[in-house]
Amino acid sequence: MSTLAQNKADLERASTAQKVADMLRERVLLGELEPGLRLSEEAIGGALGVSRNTLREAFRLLTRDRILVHEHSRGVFVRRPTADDVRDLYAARRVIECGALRLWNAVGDAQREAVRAPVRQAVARAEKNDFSKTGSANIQFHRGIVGLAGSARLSDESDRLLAELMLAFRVAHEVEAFHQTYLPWNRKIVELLNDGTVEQAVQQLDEYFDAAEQDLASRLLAD
Amino acid sequence: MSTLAQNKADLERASTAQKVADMLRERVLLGELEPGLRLSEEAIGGALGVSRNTLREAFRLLTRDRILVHEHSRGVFVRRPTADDVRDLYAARRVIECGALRLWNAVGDAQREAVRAPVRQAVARAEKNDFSKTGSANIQFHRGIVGLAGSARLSDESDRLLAELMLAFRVAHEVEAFHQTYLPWNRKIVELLNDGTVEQAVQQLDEYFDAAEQDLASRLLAD
DNA sequence: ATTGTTGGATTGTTGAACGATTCTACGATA
DNA sequence: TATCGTAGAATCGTTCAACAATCCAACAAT
Repeated sequence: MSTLAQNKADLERASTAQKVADMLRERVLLGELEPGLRLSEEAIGGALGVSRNTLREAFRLLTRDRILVHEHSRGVFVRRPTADDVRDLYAARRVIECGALRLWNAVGDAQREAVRAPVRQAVARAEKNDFSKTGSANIQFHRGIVGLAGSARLSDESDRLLAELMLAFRVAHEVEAFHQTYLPWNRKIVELLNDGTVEQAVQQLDEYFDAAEQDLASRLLAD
Repeated sequence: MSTLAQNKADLERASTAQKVADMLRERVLLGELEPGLRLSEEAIGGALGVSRNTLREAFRLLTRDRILVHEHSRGVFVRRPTADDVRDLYAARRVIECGALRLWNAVGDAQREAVRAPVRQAVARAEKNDFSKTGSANIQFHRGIVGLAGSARLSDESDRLLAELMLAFRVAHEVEAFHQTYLPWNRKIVELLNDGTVEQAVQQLDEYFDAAEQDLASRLLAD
């Protein structure tokens, strides 16, 4: 934990714009700033004590992360994913995660453990009727899968997709209940992986995506 | 082509920062701005006639696209990919493109044609000893493959990976000669696809990546 | 109900300013 | 000679104020 590479990150302190962007991202993903909400430069900048220029830099960062959308001369808004967005999102996730999962037998055990552990924890908690962190456990599971590919770039993009999906859940008013539904699926996938039947696990993951996409898309259309 | 949705894109003309970013991106990818070069805010801003604030917004955009790297209080530089970057890049491409290619039988013929056409054109030109556009044909081939997934987000990320790879070629002094080498491979892949042996095509693509990565990484290490 | 019109509010962009950080060159010291 | 430290220049980070361009909401006219 105390390598020089670690310390380097501390030294390279974030710029103000970066810090503002991080804070806003958190606010949005926590649901304090609803999808569709317009973020006034003056209001936010005043509240945070940063200049308009710096704030605009932060907005650009979040726009590129698809957290915000930028409309020319109208301002920036918290992204409000549509059913079409959800389709696109899941098409991307399907390719990335199914592709990464197929590498199961080619990677080291540490990487495999990053897939198993979140499910194990979620199961343990669920048996005690503690569903507090099932959401983040589900996300960790999928992050673990993408991590099998061993590409930081792919993991970063996956994080962006996941964040955007968070917003879609928010729009569908399905933040808490959602993740719990799919724990059995994750469990089954890990079982199949441990059995060495990777292709079956991939197929299971694919079905998971089908179900999740259907569920979410239908809720968005009803909106 | 003349739908209202199309016109909308024209109306929403890019901001100055966006236009500056587009111009700089082109300059970098054309090789007019070498990897490693530092881009002075004052020099570039003065030459382009935009203010520092606007220019900095453009820099942020390109930084997020991994065209530039930003070092705190030191400025922005044209990205100079390392051998490690190349490994990461190909790990990502392998997952994305192999995953997308496996969807061959699930997509419409227009999408399949976007994969075949670039290879057909490149072959036709090569027979006339015209190697002028083999580079972009190769890129179009891979863009076509990613397009099979039907996700704009995935295609965008793929474009970023490809652009970054362009920079790596540039560092390796291998811009022109590179693409030609792999035309036979692309041809073979299309043949296998047309034969209906998708899995074999995927395997062939995987080997293509192996060879390309090896080639490029070794040239970068020698640098 | 639809279509101008008109202020008022907000964004887009600029230019200047100044503290903070980095770089460069030049000596000082061993 | 090589290393170290330091002053000064150059550049970045951030803020502020200003103004033009654009959008919006309310109202008037048809």
